[in-house]
Amino acid sequence: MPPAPLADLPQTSFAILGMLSFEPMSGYDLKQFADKSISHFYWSPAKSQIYTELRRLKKAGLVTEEHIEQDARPDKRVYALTPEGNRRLSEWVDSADFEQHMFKSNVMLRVFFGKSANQKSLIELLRHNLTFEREQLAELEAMEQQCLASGPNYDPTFTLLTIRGGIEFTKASIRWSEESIKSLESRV
Amino acid sequence: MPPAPLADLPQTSFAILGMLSFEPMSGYDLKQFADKSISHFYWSPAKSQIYTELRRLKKAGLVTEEHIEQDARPDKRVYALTPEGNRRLSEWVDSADFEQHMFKSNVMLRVFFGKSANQKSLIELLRHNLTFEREQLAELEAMEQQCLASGPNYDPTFTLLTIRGGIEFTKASIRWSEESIKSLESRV
DNA sequence: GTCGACATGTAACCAGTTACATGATTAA
DNA sequence: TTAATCATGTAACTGGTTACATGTCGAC
Repeated sequence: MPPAPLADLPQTSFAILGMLSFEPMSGYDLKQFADKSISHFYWSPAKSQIYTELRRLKKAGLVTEEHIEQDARPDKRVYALTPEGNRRLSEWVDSADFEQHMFKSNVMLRVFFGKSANQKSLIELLRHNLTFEREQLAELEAMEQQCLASGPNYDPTFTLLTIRGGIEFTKASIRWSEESIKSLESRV
Repeated sequence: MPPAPLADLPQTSFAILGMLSFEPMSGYDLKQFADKSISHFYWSPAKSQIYTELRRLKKAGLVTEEHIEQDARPDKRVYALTPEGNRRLSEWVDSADFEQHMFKSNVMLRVFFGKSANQKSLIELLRHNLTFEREQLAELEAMEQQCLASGPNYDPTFTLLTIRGGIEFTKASIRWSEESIKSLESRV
């Protein structure tokens, strides 16, 4: 008898399994965690979706749910990976299929249609982008330092790699904005 | 009497209006065009969505539809911007609201969960990414040259800006992959 | 005679969002 | 007393995808 048919899960499920591999968490915790980590290079699901996803994972036997009563706070449900959940996670990370990243820039789209734009507001838009990205960069660099300063109890290797990825991309965006502003300003 | 309530359109509508601002096109043409242009920094809609979107735009009075009979080919419907469509497009490009780009990397997500991975396959994944991005870079650089070589009948400014954006981001991805591979290989 | 380009569309589906709903505790 | 944090969920909606459906022409 073959094992129950393993419906293949959407990426989001794996993102959640992955986060739970660090430590058991509630839906609420997962949302906080996602906002601070994977949102920087992936995306952060709406909380309603997290709860939905957790029910699905539980039903599929990939996580367990533990009801925890608290008195100073609302009760919570803490989810943890099952051995099968752990296996599925590794399998996914290890899998050979490669998926291209997706990059969707509203700013670039508007620049592409720059012919239909007022040049001044287009430059404004790019300046805005530049400011934003510089803040982003500062944030990421702070995260990097924090990561480097972390104790010996946890291995920062992978977190560091993703932070550095974020830094590279943010710098690229900064360079692009600067160049584009220059280019548009020098136009007649 | 106020003008008809202007339901605010999704981004995709503006992408289509923008493409039509270059020249009137059919749904089929739009798909080809999107694949070659905005897919590089935004995304390319499924054809079924383009046809749906065109109906919406027509209903909203932002494009006109012209039925063209062909004998060697199936008939087609060619869409063109109305003055109102053109106005809405400019308004959107010029608008002051800034939207952050979205970057969603499956590779980075998997690297982030690298603890759960076989180190070898993780490195494989990064190598794969590297190869892919190098091809991407070559393609973009070819596009850049082509753009620079274009005749005086059309202004390549904005297209060039987006291509150069693509080049910056792709280079960032290449640097990141190289660094990450090195970093993982040098681990014990 | 088969494949790819041309050309448009429908149907079924699902991923994901926002808004709504509830309610306790604690700090300003 | 007002707002933020903790905590979980439902309902309504839409954006977008894949698969299916149809049919001609020209090139190999």
